[in-house]
Amino acid sequence: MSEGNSGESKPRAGRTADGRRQLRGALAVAALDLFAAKGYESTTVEDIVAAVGVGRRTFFRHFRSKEEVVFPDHDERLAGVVRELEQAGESEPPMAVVCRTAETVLDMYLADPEVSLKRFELTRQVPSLRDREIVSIDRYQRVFARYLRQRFSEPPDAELRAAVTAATVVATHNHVLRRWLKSGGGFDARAALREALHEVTAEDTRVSSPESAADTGEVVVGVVRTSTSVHAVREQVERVLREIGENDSD
Amino acid sequence: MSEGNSGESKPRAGRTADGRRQLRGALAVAALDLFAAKGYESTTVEDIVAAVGVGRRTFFRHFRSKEEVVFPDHDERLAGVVRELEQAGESEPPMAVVCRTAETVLDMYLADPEVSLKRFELTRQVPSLRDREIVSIDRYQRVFARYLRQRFSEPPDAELRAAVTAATVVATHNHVLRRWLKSGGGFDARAALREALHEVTAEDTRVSSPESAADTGEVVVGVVRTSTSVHAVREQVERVLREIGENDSD
DNA sequence: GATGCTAGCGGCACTGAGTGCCATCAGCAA
DNA sequence: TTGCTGATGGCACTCAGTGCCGCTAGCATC
Repeated sequence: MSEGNSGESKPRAGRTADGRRQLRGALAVAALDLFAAKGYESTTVEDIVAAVGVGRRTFFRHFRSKEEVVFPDHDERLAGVVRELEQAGESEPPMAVVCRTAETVLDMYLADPEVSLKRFELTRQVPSLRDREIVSIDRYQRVFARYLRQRFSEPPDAELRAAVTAATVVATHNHVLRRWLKSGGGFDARAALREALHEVTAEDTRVSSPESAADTGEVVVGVVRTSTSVHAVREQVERVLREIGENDSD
Repeated sequence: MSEGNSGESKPRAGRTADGRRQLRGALAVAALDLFAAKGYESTTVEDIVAAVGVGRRTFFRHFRSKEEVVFPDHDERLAGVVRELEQAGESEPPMAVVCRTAETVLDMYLADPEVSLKRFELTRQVPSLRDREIVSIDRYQRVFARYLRQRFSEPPDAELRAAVTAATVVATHNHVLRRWLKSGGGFDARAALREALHEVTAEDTRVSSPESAADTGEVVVGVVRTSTSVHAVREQVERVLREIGENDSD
């Protein structure tokens, strides 16, 4: 395995843009193979470029760091998420947009289970890669929060609600993804995410005042402490229903 | 400022355990000063140890990395959080424990505003430090989630609920902390966090069925779609109130 | 007060990631 | 053929982090 890598003989790397992508892919594959064989820490960039047959300097022209070779398309994916959020119309409820986008992110993992599982195994064993993953997840969360902040721009709590909602959606996504990865990709994660998001976001799509709830046609959630008496609860609920009735055509 | 650091002349570093802590502190202070003056990237470990007057090797005996000198007590703090969670009794509602612990974490920042603000400025400007901060925040979230998973161990969704709840609490904490830091430490963050947690966790402590809600004495949240008619809403609410009334002493 | 033990310290050498610089060469157009 | 451009290769360099060894301050023991 010292010279002449698997399969094609590569007399010289092509200088075309397509050759560049191929080389990038070859580097990523070789890196993952070596990481799996020798371990991440014990594999030097020198080893990787030797396996592909290119110079060390070239590696860092394709990847900003040794860690990035494990997540070669994270930037691209994040950009895709930003695009999807930007292209969403004003008519669609913000929550629906974010949930849909979260499903898109999940799909990215589901699209190539083999690679996803390999990466998962690596990130579980290598602390620095785990940290890297955490950071990139946080990027998604920030993007979600930023989007929701724009869309929520009504009450003074918009920022808090956006942050919490983004955290909720991302945590739910991660939970489902993690279960899927741990199971070795053996169940319908897409459906599971959809269900979980439905369950979880039902709490968060609440609006503070019943009036705006009736206006937006969203979901209204009445919150009461059970320590208060049933009479008091009934009185509160009656008042809310009266207020809703004033704005409702029915 | 090339030799003889501020204040005490240090003829030779003491070998005692107390001297060790003093040296650690001196290194941290010198590092933060240099980072503020020259920038993080432009400051080498060599510079830091030169300012204190110790060897380069000594720095890495006190801090695992150059980044860690910015967050010298994160491990300690996390351990404190774990301890606080472990010491919480079974009688206290899990949510209350987590919220209380989140307030403890906030207090750690509020305890030394000067240092917190200095760190904030650094983490805002230096990407690698920002990443580090994100990772350490995630550690808190994981600890919270683990605790809640144990306490929630009833329904099949315990894991999801624990993850989402932890994410919610942490996001709320971060939101308040961030506002406090951005304001330069100019308002009562403790009260703000308490209020925000109250507002935010009210949604998450919901229980699925009204019966169990009445039993636990927690909070019950009724969810209705405003697209349904007011009559239907009223009917639903009346039924819930009846069910609660059967278990309520009032 | 001399002796030995231990814990930190200093320094040296080394690995390896990441960068700047420059020469080189493939590909393409004129 | 000539010139331009973009990707590469290689070299040298900085700097974080580690292993190793010798040293010494502090402390206990005799």
